[in-house]
Amino acid sequence: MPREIPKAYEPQEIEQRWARAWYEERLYRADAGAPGEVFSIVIPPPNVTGSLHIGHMLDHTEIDILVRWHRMRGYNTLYLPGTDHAGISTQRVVVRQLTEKGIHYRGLGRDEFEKKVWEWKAESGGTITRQMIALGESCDWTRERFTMDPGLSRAVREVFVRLFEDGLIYRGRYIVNWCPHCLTAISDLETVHEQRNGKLWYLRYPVVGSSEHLVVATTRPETMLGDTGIAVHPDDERYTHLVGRKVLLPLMNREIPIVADSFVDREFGSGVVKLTPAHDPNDFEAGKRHGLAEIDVMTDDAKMNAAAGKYAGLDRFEARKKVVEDLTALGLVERVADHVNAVGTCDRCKTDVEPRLSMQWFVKMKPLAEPAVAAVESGQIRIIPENRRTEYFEWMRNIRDWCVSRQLWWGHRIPAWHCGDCAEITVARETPAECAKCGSAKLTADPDVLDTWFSSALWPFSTMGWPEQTADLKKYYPTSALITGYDILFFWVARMIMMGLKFTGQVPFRAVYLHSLVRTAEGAKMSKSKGTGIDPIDLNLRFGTDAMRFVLASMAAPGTDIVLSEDRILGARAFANKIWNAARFLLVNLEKVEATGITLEELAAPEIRAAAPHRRDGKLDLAERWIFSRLAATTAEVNAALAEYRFHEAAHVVYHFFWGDFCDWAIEWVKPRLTGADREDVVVAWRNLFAVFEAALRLLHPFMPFLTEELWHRLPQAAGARSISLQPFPRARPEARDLGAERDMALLQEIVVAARNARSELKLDPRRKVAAEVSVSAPATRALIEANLEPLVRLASLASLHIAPGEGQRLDPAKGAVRSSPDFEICIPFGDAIDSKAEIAKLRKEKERLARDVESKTTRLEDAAFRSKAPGEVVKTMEDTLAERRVELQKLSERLKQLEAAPQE
RNA sequence: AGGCCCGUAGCUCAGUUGGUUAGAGCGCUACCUUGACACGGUAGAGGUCUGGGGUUCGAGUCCCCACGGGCCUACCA
Repeated sequence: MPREIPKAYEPQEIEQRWARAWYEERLYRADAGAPGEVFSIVIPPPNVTGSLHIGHMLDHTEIDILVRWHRMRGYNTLYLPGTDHAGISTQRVVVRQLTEKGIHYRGLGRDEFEKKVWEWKAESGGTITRQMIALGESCDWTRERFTMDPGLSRAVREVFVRLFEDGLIYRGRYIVNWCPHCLTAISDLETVHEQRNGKLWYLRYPVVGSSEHLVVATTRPETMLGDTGIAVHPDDERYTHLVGRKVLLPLMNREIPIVADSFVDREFGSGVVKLTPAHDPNDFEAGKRHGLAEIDVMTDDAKMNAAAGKYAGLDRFEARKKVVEDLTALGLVERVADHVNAVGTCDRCKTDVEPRLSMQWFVKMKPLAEPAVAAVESGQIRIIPENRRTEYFEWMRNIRDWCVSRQLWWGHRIPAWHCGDCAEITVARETPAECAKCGSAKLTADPDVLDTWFSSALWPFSTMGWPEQTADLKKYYPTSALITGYDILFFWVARMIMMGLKFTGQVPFRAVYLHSLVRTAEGAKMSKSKGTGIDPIDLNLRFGTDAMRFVLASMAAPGTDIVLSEDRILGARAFANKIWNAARFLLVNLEKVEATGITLEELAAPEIRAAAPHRRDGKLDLAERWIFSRLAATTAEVNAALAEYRFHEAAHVVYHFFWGDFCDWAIEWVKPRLTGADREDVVVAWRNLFAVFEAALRLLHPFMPFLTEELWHRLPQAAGARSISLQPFPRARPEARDLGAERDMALLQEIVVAARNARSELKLDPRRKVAAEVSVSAPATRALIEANLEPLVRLASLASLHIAPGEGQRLDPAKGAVRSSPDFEICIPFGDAIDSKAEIAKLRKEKERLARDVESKTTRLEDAAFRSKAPGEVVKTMEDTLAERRVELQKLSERLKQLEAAPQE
């Protein structure tokens, strides 16, 4: 490794180099035969047509942090990547491509089209996986899966057939959500409801054999062409006399019955509902109850068909206009009101969904949902954050059957064959030669494919080779956790749980962590179509992937959405740069040491680092005891935070340790020793510093893999050392905790800060070193200061620090600015210009604050109820604190009095 | 309609079981180009936790109400 190290961290080249190396060396290949406790995660499969967006970046950052953390802690770790085949999206992409070449896909035929899709996949379907590789995600790329792979396809067929055999799959004519643009049925979940300002038309239908009219209210007048009845509430006295009679459907001149049905809301509109069983789910149900005809008045692309009479050929929205016009001309529109309603739109293409009667395949969900509810209730699966459980239960308990057939050419073909002779359906794992019922060979394969999510639901086990009992399945299933966005809870989390339980008898994962959404600076949901999405690749290039990972992790508080701003990213980039420069400090200073004949290998070889902390004459310097203690504490905190998916907390403690403890204090404290004259001390100081630094890199590695890998390799390593990611995570060594050292160090830091503060208030020239005086309240503090005089003087920019004799001595506020604590007082002598006014103002403010605090505590402690009811510990703490504060207040008041009495300048 | 979440420093957000003087990052102010780092250093200003009521010895934290914002589910035409 080159000793030259640039002044600022430039991530681009470094990230590229390591990403490639990790991938090419297959560094993260899992070994199902290896021992060890297992940690496994399957990626929530991204859409194969997609490219990485900021939501993936967050998701994958969290996954990769957990994966790297576990791997370093010795778990047998698997992170399995892959993509799903995204039926509708992919078909659309390829159809468009063909159209651009002047080819109509229907003309190609199904087989030929499928070939084209595979060609497209080979060429362009790898965007997101390439991006993941570039991001350095520690996946096992040898196990990459795709939902249309032969193995996974086999799992899909197996599941379909078994569900069918268990009576959980049926086929029938029902109202489904139909997308007239994608030309397929879609499920309820793929139908997104949107609030619209629409109209409510009140239409007059003449009652046959009477001069009366019945007024119906509708939001979709064009569907009246398919009306086959109208309904009123059975108890609605306004209309009881008309039940059983007929109305003459205007425009169509069709007589349709008036029926009574309690589903009608008397309060809404006129209390009369037109019934269009082929275009509305409620009407469909009502139609069944009353034996009404089902007249489909539209084509599959939502134009009016022959059943719509003279409106045939019109688009549904044109037809609406025309129908209203014609009815108006006939005087049959009583009135029009504004009306807000929820319109279903296609999740993929945003076209208004048409509820449409058609023959589809469905999965019965209730029997699958029950065990899935139980698994979460019993805690076999943990959902984090917990409040999402409510949503899960709510949805699961009201679950509706799942329409799984799609009228597409790209996807898993439904394994069903229709007999040309007896019309029976044969469902089978392998293409049957003859009809299961009549033996006829006139079989036609069902044209439909399955919903993409059907295969996604099997992902946790289909990727591991199920239905074979493979070594992977035995070792890595159930997986440890599923990390995904809360918006996807029902799409696959719930379905994976149902399918996992049904087909493996086990939960698919032991925990579900649902992270938040990344929002724009305005707090809006990012949207590709609105152009408000952030391209993470672009940000990674500009600021570094590590910085992006870190900022996402540090903002990823469970249950809170992330508002990403450039300022925050800059902060993370600065952190990366800080670490880089800490390394730079070590490496450039080392040259000076090497000049004396000490080698880097002697100071920082792996076995040397492993033997830390190193002692001098059996003793360890206070600052060293302290930093090793902080390291152990920080490690414990990181472990605890990550175990609970508290990424933001983990990121925060690492940040504070590295910057606040290590850079600000540990390095500063030790500086002179590193180039001192005492050879043995130099060696010990360096060894300890390197040991802490290297451990800190490992601590940080899950969050910032590239930077830490690069710096780790710049340290001397054993021959053949491959990667920091394969090194053990720091241990939380309780024996390294040294509360005494932490307390002592805190006291010394307090002295330094007090001195700096006094200097700053006095507006002393920062370069001017002054002789300061300190007094102590206890002999131990004196010893502590004496033992650490050099760093104290240096870090507080003093010329000297004189320790006043005895204990509890008050320093003279006339001589300089005095700062105090219960343990010490320090006096920084006034400079040439004495600004006693500022000093007085400062002290007054401080006094007020203290006085307020003393007063409130006094009141609390005088309260008999508090003393009797609060825990003794709390009372005791408050008493101690109050005593200290009183002394402080007393000191402060005296100082203030003296200053105020002195002549003002 | 039902359910969930949020409202804490100028901004974006932490604050696990209620318990000392409520934290961070960025921004801001002053000073510092000190030989790791100006993507830096040092010091500092700045919130009484949306409002009201309640429980409690004690509430940012628990309960109720109001206001403001967001999200999800739902077949009211």
